[in-house]
Amino acid sequence: MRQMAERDRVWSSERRPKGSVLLVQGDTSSSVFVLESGLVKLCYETSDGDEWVKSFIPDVGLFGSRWPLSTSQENRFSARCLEWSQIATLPADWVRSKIAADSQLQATVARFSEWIYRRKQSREETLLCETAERRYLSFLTNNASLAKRLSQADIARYLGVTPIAFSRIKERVRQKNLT
Amino acid sequence: MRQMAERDRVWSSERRPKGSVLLVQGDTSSSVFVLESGLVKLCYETSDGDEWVKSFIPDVGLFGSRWPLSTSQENRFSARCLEWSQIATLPADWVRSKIAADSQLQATVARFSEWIYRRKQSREETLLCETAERRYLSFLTNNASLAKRLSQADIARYLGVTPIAFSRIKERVRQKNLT
DNA sequence: GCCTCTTCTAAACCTGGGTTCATTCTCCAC
DNA sequence: GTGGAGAATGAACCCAGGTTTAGAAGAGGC
Repeated sequence: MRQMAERDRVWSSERRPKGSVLLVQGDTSSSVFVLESGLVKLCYETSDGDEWVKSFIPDVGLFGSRWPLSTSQENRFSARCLEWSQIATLPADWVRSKIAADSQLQATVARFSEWIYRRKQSREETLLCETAERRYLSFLTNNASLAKRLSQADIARYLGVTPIAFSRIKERVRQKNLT
Repeated sequence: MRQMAERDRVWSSERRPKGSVLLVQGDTSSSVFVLESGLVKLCYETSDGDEWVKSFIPDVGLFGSRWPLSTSQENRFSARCLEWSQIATLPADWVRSKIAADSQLQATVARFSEWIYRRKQSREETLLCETAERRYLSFLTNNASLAKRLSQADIARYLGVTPIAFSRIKERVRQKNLT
């Protein structure tokens, strides 16, 4: 029961509408978010008003603007709901202290860190080595169901091109598949 | 003294010439490398023979093809010396067991993981959001001394363009600075 | 010194993607 | 149903970067 009391005191799980903003790039607020259902995008906003999608988090996931151990800085990216989403918000300090006190949790965090590191590395590789068309094709094969839930503009900004260029790429691929 | 004996048994620190290969993408060998002096590049090799530079490690650093905890897979990238380098090679299994047995070491690894994760994130951001010219300029300001030790081709492949395009970018920047 | 190998730059041409403006499509609200 | 707003596509134009080939400039080796 004391467990439940603490859960209620520090957590707050809310249902948030499509479009609601969870993190704003440049802010110094510090929370860890647990996505329980829905769809969230993490994105960078450039000084000239463009937006580029860092990653999508579908269905369930864990994200925050900074890493648990990291010294306080400003958020490097923004986060916003792309669908109605159920999201729990945890204070970063509280999470940090929980992790510090629990060696088993530390091991879990280490595994999670490694998983996410490998994903980042693979993203780096595709952005550095592959053309937009190839990135599109592998995104489709690896994330077929996710792609259906996303707007063309969001997919485009994830691939690193404008929505118009993305439309052309799709047309090109369509032509190739006909022959 | 027992410490020293083990060090001699499992480590091997060697002086390696420019051009020598430390890691080959696709291999399954598993080592952790400690760069004590010199300069190393980590790079991806694509199926059509192109090479793209993942990162440079100047002077001192730590790298391996996979992460200590990771399950055995093949190397995702290659590594090669760009200058004469002094490099210690440690068996990944041995490193892994050392870390598992030492909670203080675990904390150090966690900090290192976070540091490297933040670097990856910042690289992702530049590759996704910035033009090659902007990437060149910020690389210059942040790595002025390193840039002098690198060939144009290696810088170009790090920025994500061909050496020829890089030469044009430099020319463009030169023109702008004159006015 | 000279010769060779490598690196870097130059020029010409082509393609992919950005930009702008206009048009179609689709989904809702009413 | 109709009207309207946002999303997606189409067309025209420009520029950055890839490709190829050639030439200039360094860096060793002798």
